Amino acid sequence: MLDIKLIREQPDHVRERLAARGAGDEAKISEVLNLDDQRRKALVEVEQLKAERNKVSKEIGALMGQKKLEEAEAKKKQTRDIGDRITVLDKQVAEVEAARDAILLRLPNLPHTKVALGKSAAENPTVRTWGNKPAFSAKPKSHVELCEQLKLVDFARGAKLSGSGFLLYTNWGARLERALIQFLLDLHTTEHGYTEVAPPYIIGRECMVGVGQFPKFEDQAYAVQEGLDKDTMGKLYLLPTAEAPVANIHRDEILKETQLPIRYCAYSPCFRAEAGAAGLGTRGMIRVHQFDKVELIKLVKPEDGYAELDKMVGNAERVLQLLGLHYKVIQLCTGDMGFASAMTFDIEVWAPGQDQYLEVSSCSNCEDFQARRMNLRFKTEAGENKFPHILNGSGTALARLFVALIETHQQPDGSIYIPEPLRPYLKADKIPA
RNA sequence: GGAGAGAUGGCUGAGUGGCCGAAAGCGACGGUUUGCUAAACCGUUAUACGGGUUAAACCGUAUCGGGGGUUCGAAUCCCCCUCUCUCCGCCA
Repeated sequence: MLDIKLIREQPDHVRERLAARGAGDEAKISEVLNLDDQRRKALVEVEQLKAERNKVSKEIGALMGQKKLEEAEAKKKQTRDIGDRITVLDKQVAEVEAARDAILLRLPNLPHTKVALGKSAAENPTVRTWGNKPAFSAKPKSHVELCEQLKLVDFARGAKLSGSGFLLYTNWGARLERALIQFLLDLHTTEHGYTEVAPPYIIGRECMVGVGQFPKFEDQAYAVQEGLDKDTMGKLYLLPTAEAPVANIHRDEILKETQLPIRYCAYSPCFRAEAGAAGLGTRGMIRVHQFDKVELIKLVKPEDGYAELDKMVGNAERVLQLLGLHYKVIQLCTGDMGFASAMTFDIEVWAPGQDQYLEVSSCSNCEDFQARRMNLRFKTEAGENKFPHILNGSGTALARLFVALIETHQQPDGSIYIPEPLRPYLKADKIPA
């Protein structure tokens, strides 16, 4: 959520930054200002009335104590009217405030001024690349072909169980998935300084609002109903990413400055309705309704936000380096960034069988946008309460990593080469043909 | 799912209609004393919103799990919800 004070004090700056996203949100600022102005005017009035009522009520108390009952009764009558007007004005304030906040909750974060201007993914600048596209003597196979030949994933039966977009990993496929999860968690906890947490997979609505998924993207989530009780709908959701629960761990808290930075990593499956992505577009594992992911979350002091973002990107890159996978890091331009983010770097790994790069990580600094929504603050040494920067990044998404790994390391004999760092986890140096 | 108990400031815990934004203790912070440490003593110690100010000072409003009600006035009375604990049932 944007700071209402910032909107009040620098409306043109806010409009300009929103306009950079190219979604037309800057048009809503006038209405926010108008509602905010109405709210404050009504608030001043109602607070004056309340002050008056409090004053008279105290006098009544004093009179009652002195047994001057008649005078007390007279004053009671006087304040009854004030009470009625307060009720009306209170309601008015609440309504205007709700209207204002409904807009504020749907306004995206302001892009950092250093983010490249652009309209779409086509304008995302590449920051760097690592490694090279591997050479193959024959045309490399797609992961779909490899999975079927090596029986790593049973696509047909996955769909039988849960519909299209759901995967049934089998045998070496299941073991590889599990090995990757373990490898990633160990890497981030033992080498990158993250504290592992294991969050619930079904999460409350507030978590979704806190990270900015809701209210704007409610159509993308799987909602959960408890048994046959339809009243429970709208309360719990399958998590779309571990970011949602983990970033909310300290919601409504005031942390001590010395607690920062907090760095969490978490494995979770991720559930995405992908509404509007008809047929998911791609065959195989690239766009599915459920996938595994190891997520990185940081809560840091504002002045450390961007240094920590760079480190986080580096932590995700390390995964691909250890697995010997070629990738590039791109910065998302203003028009391509996510709702809550002020700056985002994506890591795209090369998938030879697809002849394309796949997004396996997206690292963002949301600055204080999410902290504000979830009322998460820290107290500085000077005793001031401030909102921390909240960062999230994939470290990394699994299904696509799986794809890149088997497509990159497929061997002429039909087996899959397993990179050294992963072998202790899979307890094998290759997946046999 | 059934029965009961509870939720108060950083923590413990008092408070059953006005003198309560809230006793007391602990902790923390500042100071005095002190060879050092400890102890003792004094003081300070929530948050948000709004007004005000160059900025402060200052003023007001709200907040005792959340929401609603009664009342001139609610931490306190009534209703609903959430969560925690204990016992029973069921269960991986």
